[in-house]
Amino acid sequence: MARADPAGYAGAVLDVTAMIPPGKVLTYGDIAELLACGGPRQVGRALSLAARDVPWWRVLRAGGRPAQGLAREARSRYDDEGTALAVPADPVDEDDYRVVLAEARWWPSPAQQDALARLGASVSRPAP
DNA sequence: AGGATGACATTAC
DNA sequence: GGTAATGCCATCC
Repeated sequence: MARADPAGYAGAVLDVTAMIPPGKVLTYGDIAELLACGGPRQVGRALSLAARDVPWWRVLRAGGRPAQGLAREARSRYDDEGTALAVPADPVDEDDYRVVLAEARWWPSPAQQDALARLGASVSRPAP
């Protein structure tokens, strides 16, 4: 293997997602960058396999929009946490909204980055 | 072994 | 400013 254990990588992604503070969000690419392993699609897949006990709504795409189908459920969380939302003047649907990444994007502290980096390295190289 | 899929990113219009 | 098309990486059939 030496590439990445599915459960290990998923665990790392879930750990990052769980450490994101309320009102803040991260993109799939950012998590992949923090783990320094895999790509944005792998992060999304890991979250899809994750249980609902993790704040998956704090992880969204580069366009500032969560996964389709979960937008309605995620909107309640944003409203509850006070996340910066951008809603058009005439929304066609409840899912027609956007998160202001410029205001809601969160970046971990250097110590957090280091922890995440070695965590990603740990899962990327489970050691023989 | 090879091709298709997926909770995406980036670039171009 | 947002939408459309193309590419990337890893896993599953």
